[in-house]
Amino acid sequence: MHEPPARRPTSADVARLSGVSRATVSYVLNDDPRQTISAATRRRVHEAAATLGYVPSAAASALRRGRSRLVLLALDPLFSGHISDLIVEGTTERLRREGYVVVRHSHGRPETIVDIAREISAVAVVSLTFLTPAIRRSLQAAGVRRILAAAEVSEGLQGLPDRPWELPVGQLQVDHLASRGYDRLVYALPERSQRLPIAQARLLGVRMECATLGLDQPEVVALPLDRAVIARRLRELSRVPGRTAVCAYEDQIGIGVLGAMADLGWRVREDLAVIGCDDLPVASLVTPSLTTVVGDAAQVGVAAAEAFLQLDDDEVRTGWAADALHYTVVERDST
Amino acid sequence: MHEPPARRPTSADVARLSGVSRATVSYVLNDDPRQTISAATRRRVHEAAATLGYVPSAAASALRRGRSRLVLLALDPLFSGHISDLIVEGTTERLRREGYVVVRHSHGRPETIVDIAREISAVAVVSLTFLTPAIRRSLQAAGVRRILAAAEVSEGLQGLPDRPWELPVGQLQVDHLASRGYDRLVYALPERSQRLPIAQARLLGVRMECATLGLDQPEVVALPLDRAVIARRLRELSRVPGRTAVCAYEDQIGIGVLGAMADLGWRVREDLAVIGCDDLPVASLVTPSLTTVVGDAAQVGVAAAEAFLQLDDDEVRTGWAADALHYTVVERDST
DNA sequence: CTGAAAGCGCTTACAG
DNA sequence: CTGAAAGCGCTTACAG
Repeated sequence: MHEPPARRPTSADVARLSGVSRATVSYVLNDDPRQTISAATRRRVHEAAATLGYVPSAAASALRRGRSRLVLLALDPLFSGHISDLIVEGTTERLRREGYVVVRHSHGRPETIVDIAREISAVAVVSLTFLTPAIRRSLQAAGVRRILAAAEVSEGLQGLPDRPWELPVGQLQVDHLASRGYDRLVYALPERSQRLPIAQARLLGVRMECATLGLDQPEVVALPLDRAVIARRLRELSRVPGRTAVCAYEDQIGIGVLGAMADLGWRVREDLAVIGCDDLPVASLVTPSLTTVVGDAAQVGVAAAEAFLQLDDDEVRTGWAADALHYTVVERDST
Repeated sequence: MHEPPARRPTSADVARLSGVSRATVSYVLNDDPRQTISAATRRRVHEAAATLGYVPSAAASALRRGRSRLVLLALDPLFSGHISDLIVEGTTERLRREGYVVVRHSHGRPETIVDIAREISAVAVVSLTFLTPAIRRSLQAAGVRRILAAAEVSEGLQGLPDRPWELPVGQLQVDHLASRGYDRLVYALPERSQRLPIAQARLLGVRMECATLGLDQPEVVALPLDRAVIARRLRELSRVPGRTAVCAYEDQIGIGVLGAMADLGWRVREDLAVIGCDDLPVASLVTPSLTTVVGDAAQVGVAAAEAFLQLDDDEVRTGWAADALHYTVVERDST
């Protein structure tokens, strides 16, 4: 049993104990391919390192190398926990195999990305959030060498950025409903949610597909996660009943609509059909079960990693997300 | 508009442009209270830094200071997304006010905590995962100065670590059900879940409370998130119907039980009552709505932060979590 | 109030 | 194959 040293051991300690120079220690421990070191020496170094419990200082090696191995994965706080976990896992696993270490961050204001990136000396940022040019510049000033962002928005831009990768959600919802004979649509946005921009992008997809198919544009309603309030709003709708369906921008609201319908005594499908998005685990468990649209989140994570690996130093890439997502409809009892 | 410099500016560049020494730049930028610097000088330094887009190198300052400002928050992957987000937010917000930067990590094997802590040069680790003595020692060898862990488990320990903070969940479930007249209990564990240890700690709470109240011990069943399978398992139960209730270890399984009951044509409460845990947003939206137990997750996050702030350098604290959690029952239609 | 200088721990040309 | 030495960018006694 070795007593923990008062001071953290350095490569000099390892060199001393193994009887070689610090350079050799570094060569051995980093497996430098340009050096040929005898097996005996390697073993001595490894043994000394193990004996001392030597752990290289990441700060020192980042300082000397001029870069770290850290990739900051900045997630839109709009991504829900379930989906976001799948994305993080996909990216982390893929990049780990290339020797990177991935750290997640998903706090409120995008400016905090800069603080974190700087503090951890991130060599790269993969963002599933929008970056403004100002934030991108700050990141580069903070030494981030590669940046991959879902999209970049000009500060001056009026209105909503389009999130083109969300459009297929709305399109698939409409296609599915139309094929089941529902041609009068209600679109359920969230009430007071940070995720409103996502919901509106999906709504845009719905609008586009209604136009394509020659359907009337949807009636739009904002719903909280409160079944009493949802019931009240449903009663005020002008389009119910009759071949009518609610497109919920995500499953929880869809489940809320189903709950409110139960309270109102409305029949599912006959009075109102419902489709959600995300395929939360509970979507299949509720009664009636919820038809929904699901994207391959883990695939998004991997796609982010792949796009990142293509990047050269000091390269910024934007708008990769559009091609990465593939959605499908999961048909259940609510449609 | 300034062209981005080919090279990242350093404090020497700022010193040159503002006509002072690098020491003065450091004093000004770090607001060193032991120095008195004229307002004019301060302004010149700040202006030069802004002009150059100077961002201090975190690697260099960590190397020189011997420590970073980074706290690694290691979360048990067992924490679900929703709960874990609340915890992270609580901790991050509290520690940010003290000048720390909090980064989350929640990958599978606890050993990866060491890799991340080392790579980001974390000054501290706050863990909601169990730490083994070996991992704790590795963290300290990697330069982590403060460690706060929910609990520490010896490698040699047989059986499950008790997670004492989970016990009240089971106790509250039983208390609530008993007070409603349900005295025959079924405990629903997850089938094939990483979260099984949590479920078993909650089950232990149920067992203890049953003993305290003089109830029969629960019948235990493992359920997947698949309503057909759940229905099959429910039919095989020996204790249904009659003043019987299912304690689900968490809400999703509870919702699955309700779904399976609908498929079986069983009446809620009369044939079987259900209580969950976590109070997921959908728990109130499903039909029938799900009674559940909820802990104050944000408070856990804050409690972790507070406990951390009490720590001295090179101090390790374990077992703080037990007192931090407060649970309550949210009563709905399923009981 | 300011500046010259040391040193944090590492990596890597370069000279043997 | 190995080692002496420079230097990454910062902070901080210390001497003015």
